[in-house]
Amino acid sequence: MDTEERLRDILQRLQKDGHRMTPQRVAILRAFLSAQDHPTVEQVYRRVCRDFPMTSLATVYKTVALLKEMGEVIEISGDLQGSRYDAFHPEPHPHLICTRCGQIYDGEGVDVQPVVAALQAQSAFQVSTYRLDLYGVCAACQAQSG
Amino acid sequence: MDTEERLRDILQRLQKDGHRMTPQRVAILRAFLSAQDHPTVEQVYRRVCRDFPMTSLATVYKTVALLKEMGEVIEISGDLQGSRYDAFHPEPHPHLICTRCGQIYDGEGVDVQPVVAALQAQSAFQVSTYRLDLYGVCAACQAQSG
DNA sequence: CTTCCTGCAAAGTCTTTGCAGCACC
DNA sequence: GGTGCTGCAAAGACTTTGCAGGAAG
Repeated sequence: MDTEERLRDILQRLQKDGHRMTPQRVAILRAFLSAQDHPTVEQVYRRVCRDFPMTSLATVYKTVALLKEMGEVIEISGDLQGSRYDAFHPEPHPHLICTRCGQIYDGEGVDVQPVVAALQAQSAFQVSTYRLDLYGVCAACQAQSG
Repeated sequence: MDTEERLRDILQRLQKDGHRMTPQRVAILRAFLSAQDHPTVEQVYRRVCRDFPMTSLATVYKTVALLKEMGEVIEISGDLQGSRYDAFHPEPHPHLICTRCGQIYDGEGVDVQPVVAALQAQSAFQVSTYRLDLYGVCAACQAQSG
């Protein structure tokens, strides 16, 4: 499903729940859905402002809350300079966080489910989601300075 | 190594680095080292105050920073009501976070290293640490309300 | 028209910082 | 005694909230 298709789907679901479709909301949704770089709220806000200057940070926050509720965005890493969000792959998956440049990459090709399942079995927890973040230095930063 | 032994070891290392050993610091260290429940800074502060009322929150924060630097404490879950800390098992390990009662349990008996290693290999990252948090409902809360 | 949404500003939380005086070494 | 530490209070970063006016349905 591409970004525009998802956008239409989400807007439809919002309407069904009695929510409205304002230009700000659409712009914010589009910015989130198309962002592949795990942006902060601040970053989304700035992107939206480029195309649609009449938007406030508060509205972006309110929209994130909505998207989180709908499961269309996940929050990752509550660390430096604010939480970051992933609406591009809203299913839980590993992230690789570069402590040098702050960039966040998606961890791909490794199945985490077995570990999650094992922990769940061991603990009698009813696990609903997980977060796996690896911290380190990305290839680019390694090349730059050893 | 038990708590008191670790305490002595840490104090020794602090002194070697030109740091001092004040009653507050010792009390805070002891509270952190003996806490098995992943407390917040606020909780540690309250515990220290019981035995040693002349302590400020700022000092607890400063001491956490010191302990983090020394690798004697790890920060887990920057979620609701402040970061929580684990000085009892300061090596990275999975945590099971109950979204109902807020309790944090240690995930035991499952080796996460292979997954971390696989992700590291795949990504050309130089991974230094990781964080694996599972969110769900603990056994106690399940029993309580389905 | 009604209800939800927006934007502003204020408040709230958690954490950090500046600084004067005190206490460890 | 010198330097680091403490406690206070203020500042800071991020996020949430209250509210009046405006807009979607």
